[in-house]
Amino acid sequence: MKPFVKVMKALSDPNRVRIIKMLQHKTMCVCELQAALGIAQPSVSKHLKILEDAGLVGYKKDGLWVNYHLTDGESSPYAASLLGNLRHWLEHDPEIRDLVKRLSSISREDICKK
Amino acid sequence: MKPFVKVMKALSDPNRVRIIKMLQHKTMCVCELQAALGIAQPSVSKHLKILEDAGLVGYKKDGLWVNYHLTDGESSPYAASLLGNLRHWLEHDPEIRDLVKRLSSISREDICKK
DNA sequence: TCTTTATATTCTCTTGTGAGAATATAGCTG
DNA sequence: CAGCTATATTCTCACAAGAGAATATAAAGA
Repeated sequence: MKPFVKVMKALSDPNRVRIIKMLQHKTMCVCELQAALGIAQPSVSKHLKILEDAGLVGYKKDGLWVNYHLTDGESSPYAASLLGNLRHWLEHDPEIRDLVKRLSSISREDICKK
Repeated sequence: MKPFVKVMKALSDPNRVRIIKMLQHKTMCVCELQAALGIAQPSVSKHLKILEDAGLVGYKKDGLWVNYHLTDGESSPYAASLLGNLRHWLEHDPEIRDLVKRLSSISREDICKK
């Protein structure tokens, strides 16, 4: 019960769903996600922690950057199933379309190292 | 985005998940659900409203009773998919097993008409 | 029409959750 | 090690959400 509810809760927030949809296209660091979402950096980090606890995303450190990626869902059948469904779900949502379209113009080089 | 988040939110609460798992076995009225869950009647009604808004359950009036049932999910592809998955998900959860086992001993005749 | 009963709604309280500012930490570079 | 930078953590605040008591509503029967 607990793990299932955890996955549902993780996917109950629009910003976290946006993160999932963006990570379907490329691995992203926190500052890139922050730029794409237009919210404060601590908020991004907290959302990522919730997604990680639910078994939906993982990360790899690369120097100062922390690159987040979708998991294969092996830690949770619920996560696996939902990640699979979300591959096609919301693909035609106009807001998600715009968000993804803007992704290509977001590069960490432009955002960070101020 | 909104409809998807609504379904996720609806399934983010243990009592609502319990309701779904019980309705898989039989149509139930509010007082039966209340007895099974051991929570106050207004709480049950509110949970049912949230599940209904998400397209997960429907109801039919029968005199004083209101019988709730799972929908076929036609109002939402997200609801349809989750309801399908929940047919087998949590089947082996000990708490759900106990809950379902107790179901047969709950009949509205014993509970209501006090 | 007056009661009774099952359910819905309202109200209040307590807890949970998302937000950002401030701060701490980790890892690079000089 | 000193300073810088990307990220994590802490703190506080505003608002959402779950709980039950009290009340309203709807449908049946006397």
